Amino acid sequence: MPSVTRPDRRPLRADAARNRELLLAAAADEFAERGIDASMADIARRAGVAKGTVFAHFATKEELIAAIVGDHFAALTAVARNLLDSADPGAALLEFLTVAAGGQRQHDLAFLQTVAEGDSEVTELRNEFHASIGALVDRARDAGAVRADITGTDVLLLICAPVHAIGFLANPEPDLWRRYLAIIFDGLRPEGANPLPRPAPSWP
Amino acid sequence: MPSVTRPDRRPLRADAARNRELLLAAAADEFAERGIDASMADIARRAGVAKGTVFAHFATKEELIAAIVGDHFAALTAVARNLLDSADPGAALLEFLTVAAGGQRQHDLAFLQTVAEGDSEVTELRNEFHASIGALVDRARDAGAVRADITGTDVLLLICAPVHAIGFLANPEPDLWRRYLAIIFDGLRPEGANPLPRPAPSWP
DNA sequence: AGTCAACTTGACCCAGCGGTCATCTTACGA
DNA sequence: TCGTAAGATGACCGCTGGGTCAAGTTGACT
Repeated sequence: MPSVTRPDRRPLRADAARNRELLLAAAADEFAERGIDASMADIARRAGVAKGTVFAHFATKEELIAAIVGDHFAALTAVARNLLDSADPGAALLEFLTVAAGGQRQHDLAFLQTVAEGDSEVTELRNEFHASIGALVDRARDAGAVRADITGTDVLLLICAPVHAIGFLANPEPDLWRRYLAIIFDGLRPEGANPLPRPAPSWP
Repeated sequence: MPSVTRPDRRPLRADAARNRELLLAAAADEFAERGIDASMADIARRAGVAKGTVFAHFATKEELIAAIVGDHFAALTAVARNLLDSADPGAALLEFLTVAAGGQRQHDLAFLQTVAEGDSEVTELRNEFHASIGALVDRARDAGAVRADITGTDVLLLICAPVHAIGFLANPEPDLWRRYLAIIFDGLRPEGANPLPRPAPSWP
């Protein structure tokens, strides 16, 4: 559970800082279990604080989601940057996707990202995330580990696919997503790749 | 827009039958645009009927969703069965996936399926759908068009992935999903396939 | 210890949702 | 053309969920 910083803000009082962490953790759990339907009241209960405290920290539900998504992006950006030093660029990309998918839970977190779209800080973190994936993909492509017509944006869009796929099953084995990650990753391999029917999208 | 039948029920009066069609079409549009948040009132307005009429046809929101999902499964089952005669089993599977993905809209319809899980008629249709995909995949595998370790269930779980992937983009080109379908389909090709880390799931 | 701003609390508000039903309208067989 | 059962209507209900706020509590600094 990464400690969350609030850039350029006066430091919080000790109890407030603790509650903020509890809230973010409880919210992440609740969203993972119940999807977007998780209520602010349930999150408060899970964190062991009153409902009003949630809104003292996050003015709206959107703001709370933005904080979670921002943390998520920041953490994955750090992972991607660390893997840039790896000796095997193909394995590094696969490792990154494994960490990214493994960090999601029962519900995939894609929907949270779309809710947080308006937040400028999240946009900033998302752009850094995008760039760090791009670097990872470029290295893998240069090494011939993935097909030439794949971009970082493609990989970004496919991150949630493995977890999303197993969402249809009522009680999936917890790491069944690895199977679908492997299939999708095999879709990126260069051997005998078929040309793609549409050009890569630009972002945003 | 496939005409919807209601098996073993007394035929509807002309106006009621028409309204039922209007409602199903309006609901499909509304769910496609707004996801699960589409409200019964909005669906009624879009169909040009009063709110009470919606509940006269579908006792609950779940029942309405089940009707939509059931239609969807039935239509795709018919497509899959037609393609079983195709001369090229690999192309037939790709064609099926293209039709299945193309039939979805802005929001992927995966979430509707999970809501409709309790309905026994939908379960029946889903099982037929599953079986028809299985037959398509078996033929493709026998022909060497897809890797040996892929099952019909795998393909079923991956149907929504291409549309889901482009959901991150604010204004995706309408058929960008074809790019991600091509990548995922390439993940199924036999040439140089890497062994999959987890066994195929059973269903359900 | 005393002070006070920072923080927490939970009762409260209200909009919007799914769902109901008494009443009105209409398709259709005779 | 008419009688009537099937269907349409929209005001209404209870509830849930996001969000507010005046009053109470507490961490931190002197």
